[in-house]
Amino acid sequence: MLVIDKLSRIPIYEQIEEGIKREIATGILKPGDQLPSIRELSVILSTNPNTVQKAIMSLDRAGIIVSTQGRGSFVAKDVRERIKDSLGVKLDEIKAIASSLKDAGVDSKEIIDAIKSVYKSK
Amino acid sequence: MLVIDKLSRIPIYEQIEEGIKREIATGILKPGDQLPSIRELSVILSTNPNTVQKAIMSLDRAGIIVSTQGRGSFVAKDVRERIKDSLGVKLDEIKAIASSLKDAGVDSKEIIDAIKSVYKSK
Amino acid sequence: MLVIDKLSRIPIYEQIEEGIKREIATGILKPGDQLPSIRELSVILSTNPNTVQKAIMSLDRAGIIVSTQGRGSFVAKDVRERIKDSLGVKLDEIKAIASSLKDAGVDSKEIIDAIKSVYKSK
Amino acid sequence: MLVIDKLSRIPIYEQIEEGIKREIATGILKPGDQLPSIRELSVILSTNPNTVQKAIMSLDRAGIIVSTQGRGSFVAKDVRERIKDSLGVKLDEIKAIASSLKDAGVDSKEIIDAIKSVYKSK
DNA sequence: GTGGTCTAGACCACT
DNA sequence: GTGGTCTAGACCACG
Repeated sequence: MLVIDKLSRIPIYEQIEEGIKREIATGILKPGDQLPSIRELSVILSTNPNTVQKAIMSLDRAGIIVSTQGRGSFVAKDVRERIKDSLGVKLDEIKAIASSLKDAGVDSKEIIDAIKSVYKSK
Repeated sequence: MLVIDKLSRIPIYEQIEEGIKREIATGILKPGDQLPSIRELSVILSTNPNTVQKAIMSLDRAGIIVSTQGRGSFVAKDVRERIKDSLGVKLDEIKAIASSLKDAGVDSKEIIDAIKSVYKSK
Repeated sequence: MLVIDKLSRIPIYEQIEEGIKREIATGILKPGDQLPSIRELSVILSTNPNTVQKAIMSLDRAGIIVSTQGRGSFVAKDVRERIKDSLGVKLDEIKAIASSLKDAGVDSKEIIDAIKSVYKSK
Repeated sequence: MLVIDKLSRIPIYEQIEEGIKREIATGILKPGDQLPSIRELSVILSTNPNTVQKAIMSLDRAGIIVSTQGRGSFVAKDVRERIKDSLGVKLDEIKAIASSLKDAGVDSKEIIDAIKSVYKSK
């Protein structure tokens, strides 16, 4: 399910992070599950191992996974909490964009409709 | 009103673009108004003239201002249309973030409340 | 009939030169006719006198008009020849553009049709 | 094949843009092909890397190539469409010149012959 | 190694 | 004085 868009302007390592978080959020990966090795992932995603490692390191630092030399990477036990933590940032991003749209004279209804459309779809 | 954060990860030239768009959106700058010269702006913002010019060039290509050698830069006449055009992109950004929040199990109400809070504040 | 487009990327002084050449070509100005003074022209076109003077100087150097201190500017007698001279340049420009269109795989018919459309209109 | 004339009044970065477009149009570069790096190009053309980057950036914005940090620049997939788009402008240029030649009393045949000569050569 | 951003300073064309 | 182009050289993010 983990798909990378190499043409996107979003860094590949961020796409990998997001992809793994998404798999955890949707329950495909559960706390305690082992992730594929960096080498395996790099083959699956056909990217540079360095890039995968950067994503793994970042998730480890965020406490979402636990990665240890020689043993591999596992989804953390208290991962739900951790993922919630990273949501505050995203809400702030939305607020910032909404703020500039507000200045530009866009009605709040338009934005809310856009969000509702996302939630309705499927 | 135009403030630049040199430490932000958003490129300075983009901040300048956003700032000018904002001044147009809020009516501080009106169609036909002349902008300060690139050199003046570079002094005001204490950045390099090249950086300012990059922003000016970009706004010119977007049709938001008209910049001509030896004459200066002016806010375009049909600027409202142009700025509206650039909003579609931002709505898409919000949708993308909302989509990942949805996957993470966040209720749409939380996002909508965040937006309402932005619009309420003053 | 002489109209200046201040928003065009073509230099104003070139637009003035072209405009005067056009008035001569279409017979509005005939050999020996006196042109309005630089000051008058600058008022009519609402441009800087320096800009008008640059155009006048250029036409004088090309032999299309004769401009003398204190007496004003007059359309040259052998002006037809001179204007013909300046056409070679334009044909070369068309050739250059046509050449790149050719490389891009555009059929010659398309270009020829475009030219015919110009000549048909009125 | 990519030659730059530093003495031309056409900006170097535009010459580079045109050169790359031409290589795509003539099939030397095909969709998906990787371009030489900015640094390589700057050496080949003996210009400053910034100048090359300006051209690359412009082609990227036009959707003709896709340029990404750390990955390099690639010819876009739907590049034929994009290049066709940029041809409309050139036809307009030809029309504008033809219009002034028409006013100057030049017969349409002369222009058409010039174009035919371009298409015949080679 | 790749592209992206920024600074500094120069020269040119145009008004 | 205005914007436009170019060079030189630096630093950063990404792979």
